[in-house]
Amino acid sequence: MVHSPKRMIFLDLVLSVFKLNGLLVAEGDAMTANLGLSSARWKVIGVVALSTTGITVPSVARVLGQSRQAVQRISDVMVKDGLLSLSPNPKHKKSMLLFLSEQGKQAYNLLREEQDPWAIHNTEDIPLEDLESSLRLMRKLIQKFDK
Amino acid sequence: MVHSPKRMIFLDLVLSVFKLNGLLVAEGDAMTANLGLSSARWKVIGVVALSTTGITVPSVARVLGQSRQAVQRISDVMVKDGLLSLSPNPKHKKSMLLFLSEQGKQAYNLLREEQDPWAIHNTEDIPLEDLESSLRLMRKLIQKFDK
DNA sequence: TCTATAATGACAGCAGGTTGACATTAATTT
DNA sequence: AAATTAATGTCAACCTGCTGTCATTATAGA
Repeated sequence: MVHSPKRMIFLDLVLSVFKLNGLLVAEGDAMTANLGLSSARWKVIGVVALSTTGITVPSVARVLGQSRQAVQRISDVMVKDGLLSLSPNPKHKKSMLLFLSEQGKQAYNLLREEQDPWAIHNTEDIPLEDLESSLRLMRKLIQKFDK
Repeated sequence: MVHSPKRMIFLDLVLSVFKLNGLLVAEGDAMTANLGLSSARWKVIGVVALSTTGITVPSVARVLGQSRQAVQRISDVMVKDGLLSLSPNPKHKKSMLLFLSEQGKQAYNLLREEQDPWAIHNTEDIPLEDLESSLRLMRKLIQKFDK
């Protein structure tokens, strides 16, 4: 069989992404445990927070790479729980825009207070260029597989 | 607020890992749809296939970064379905060793027939060094967050 | 060796992600 | 403008992951 180190390295990389994904979710859960947030919730909050003009459920799903139904369900509950608020969407009669409610903003701020030091601490021994080049590769792969 | 590009790049990287994880699971599902495998199953098959001397359920869980209960459940079903077989573990009375059954080996071979060209094709425009450096970074992060 | 700790299997409850289907609204095409 | 296609919300069924718990087996320490 033809040796293809690149193929094997790539498959190792895929396995690493699987594992790192799980560990990052666990890290986020640990950071937000005292805030009563679950991974599904802080992911949505994180995406909505980045949007200044509101964002629809399917858009959040696209950013996260999840099904719109999953995001719809969790965001419905989050609206009910007061973490998110809805505003009419001038572009679409049915598809409302999600915003962080006051309570959601508070949760996001508390999250940031833990996340920022966490991010800084865990990248102390990693050169910026390494992070950038890996990010470029991740995005290149995402582009390949998205759609 | 202090600008910290490194922190922001890192958070972008985290989001990319989340999204790429989902896309890679979808890719795997598409590759194995005709084999009747789910992502939970081909992940386990992939890990068991790498082990020549058998591997326990908790070990598979550690490789995948999942809970042992999740792997236990799916592998129990896979044994019942004839994809995996069990052998006594000389090192542990209760914890049996998982192997690929004949049917499991067939499934793995069919998977490889799709996965190998897939891996080669999707890395055509990516230098080996880029894959290696990203793999190193992923592993460094995994080490940070694993236990 | 004896004891304390860790690892494992089994079971249950819960959260959340996926797919499929259908109706409604938007966008595109003709 | 009409017709077709795409996007969205909603509902449901299913799968799978996580946590917690308890009993059993291994391992490590005194």
